[in-house]
Amino acid sequence: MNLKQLSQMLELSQTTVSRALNGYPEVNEETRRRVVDAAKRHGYRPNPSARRLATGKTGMIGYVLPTGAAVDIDPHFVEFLSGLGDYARAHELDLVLSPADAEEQETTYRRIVANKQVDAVYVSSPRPQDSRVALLDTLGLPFLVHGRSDGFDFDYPYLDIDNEGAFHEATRLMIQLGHRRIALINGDDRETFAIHRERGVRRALAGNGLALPDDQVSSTVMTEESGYRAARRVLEGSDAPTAILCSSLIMALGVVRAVRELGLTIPGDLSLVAHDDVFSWLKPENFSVPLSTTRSSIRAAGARVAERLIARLSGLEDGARGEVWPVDLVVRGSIAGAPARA
Amino acid sequence: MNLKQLSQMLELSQTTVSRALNGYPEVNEETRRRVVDAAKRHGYRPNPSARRLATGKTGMIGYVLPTGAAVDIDPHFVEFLSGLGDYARAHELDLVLSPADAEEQETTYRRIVANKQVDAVYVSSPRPQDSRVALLDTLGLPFLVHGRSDGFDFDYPYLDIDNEGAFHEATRLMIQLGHRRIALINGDDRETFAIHRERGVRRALAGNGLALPDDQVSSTVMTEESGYRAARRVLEGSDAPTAILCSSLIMALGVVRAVRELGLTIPGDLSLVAHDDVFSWLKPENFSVPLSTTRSSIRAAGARVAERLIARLSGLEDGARGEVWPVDLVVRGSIAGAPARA
DNA sequence: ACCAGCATTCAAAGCGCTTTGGCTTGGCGC
DNA sequence: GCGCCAAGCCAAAGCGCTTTGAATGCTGGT
Repeated sequence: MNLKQLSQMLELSQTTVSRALNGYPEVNEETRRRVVDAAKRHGYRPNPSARRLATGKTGMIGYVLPTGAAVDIDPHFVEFLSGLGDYARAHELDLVLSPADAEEQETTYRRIVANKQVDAVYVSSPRPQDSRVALLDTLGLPFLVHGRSDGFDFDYPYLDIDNEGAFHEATRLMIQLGHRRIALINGDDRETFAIHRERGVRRALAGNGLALPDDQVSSTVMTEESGYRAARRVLEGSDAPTAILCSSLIMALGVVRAVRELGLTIPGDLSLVAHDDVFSWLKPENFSVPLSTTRSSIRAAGARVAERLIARLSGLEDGARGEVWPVDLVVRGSIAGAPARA
Repeated sequence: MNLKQLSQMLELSQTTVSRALNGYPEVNEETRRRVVDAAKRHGYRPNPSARRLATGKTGMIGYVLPTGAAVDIDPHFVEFLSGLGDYARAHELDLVLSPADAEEQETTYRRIVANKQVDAVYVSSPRPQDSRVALLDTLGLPFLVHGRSDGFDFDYPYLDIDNEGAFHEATRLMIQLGHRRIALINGDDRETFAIHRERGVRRALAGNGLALPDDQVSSTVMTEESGYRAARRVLEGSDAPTAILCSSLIMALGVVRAVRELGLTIPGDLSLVAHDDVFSWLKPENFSVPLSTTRSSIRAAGARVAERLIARLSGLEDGARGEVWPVDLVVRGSIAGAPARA
């Protein structure tokens, strides 16, 4: 059933039927009712391809997926997606994943825009002065950043968590517990979140006359293995830390393994705090010693991103509002007062 | 630049230009060259929306994403996606994720078909007689199943790994090492892969006059926590197993935790084998005791699914070919001969 | 009685591509 | 010299929707 048939059936023009269905005001309410009613009865659904050609609107949001043999999609992505999908579902909003060479995403963004493939996109894992943000800004495609990209002289809409605040707070707690030598096992420091976390740590330390020596911070891809390596390195160093802050639960697994191998104990010899994005398949309370965490549901963020994106598309949100979520600090068994200096 | 402009520029009809570009035979080779050349020079790209309306082809493949507050997307999904995306990228093929209520996916599939939103879909985590497979078959939308759905009287195309063979082999090895009491910590046994794995274990045991008591198998969602719980349960039982087969690395983490808590050792008291889908962020060789695994890259499967889907769309593959990959059995330190009976 | 103005409705023109059905050629066989 | 056929091109008709510009019928003001 298409518009033509429906309009003939109602003995109305396609114009009127189309307008009635799309809520235009210049249609008699009585007529509108008839139309809406008939449409429902006959299960009429406007053909999206046709609508798309006519309007340029697709009813889809996009995401450029960085790929490549050496590129691993972050497992956080899937959790984010759960939230996004969960919200988008209610709006029959689909998500288009456009795979792109991780090193050359610009072409893909341009293609998406030129082809009008989506109404908006979201961007994740941004870096300072992220080229994607700049590009999207000039291309004029509506977008929302999950995270933040510092260093622009224009505003853009984003949703981020207070990474700096979270790590500042966690560090402050460590200091109050008497820790003086604190190490940071962070994510890739080309990304903003890692930079913010490090900044939070440094600020808290500086506020207490302490510093974060370069050899006490590691910034790498967030795998179990790199967590392990970083932990071994600092713990076997001459001035081993008594507390470690860690950017992910997965890395924390590696840290725990290193600690165990070295015959140390948590929290006796080492206090450990990690950031928890909230996975159902790995929970901090289930670590051999329950892990203290800075916690923020990345899934909730996904849902919120979908919500805001939809709001933008329907004109309910405009401007370039940045939204920053506070982060919980959840204390569990993995932290304790600093051990007496050996 | 659109077709009309391009054809005027070339002083040819739109028909001819269109045909030249799409490789139709009734065009003079000389003319075709001119056209192709001009198109490239002016960067002409056919408008996908228009083409889509005219042909019904979208150049996209779809995936119905089950969502819901209680639904967790499997972290395996992201790894699969890496492979899929990596392959699809070269073909400028996008992936459309249509979120659906996990309990009510049929509506979404129907919508996708009615709206001609994608050219094909893939289905994952199939169950026996999976309703999605039956539905797609009747709807006539090209599809490919990642995994298998047993119990149909018709054939359909799929790509699966030899789950039964893998677990059969692993079990056989355990038996040869003298193990007699073997437990299985499996995934949700409503899904085919879990059923096949259990079958593999039972077959190997039966082949040696052994059995798999019901209380030695657990079939749950694959989280660290459920791995832990299942392991505690069997290990604290009256007839504790000396070997455990586990369906995922993440569950294996929980198993290892349970073993440690109980003061047991691997492989001294317990041999452990787990299935490894190959993640970059958690590797079996990095377990405190390197984990023996049945290994199959889910990422490679993603790439292959993309490859086959593309082949089907371009008519290079037809029929309902099922493809089953063998699984590696990788022996590491976590297995040993069965301990002398206590 | 006449006209501006509003509320409704409509025919037709896109949107940019593919595809059907025909219309020229020029070369060939006879 | 004529008919036929294949090669090569084209005009125009979709695909199914939105939107422009215009027409119609009424109402109220003068």
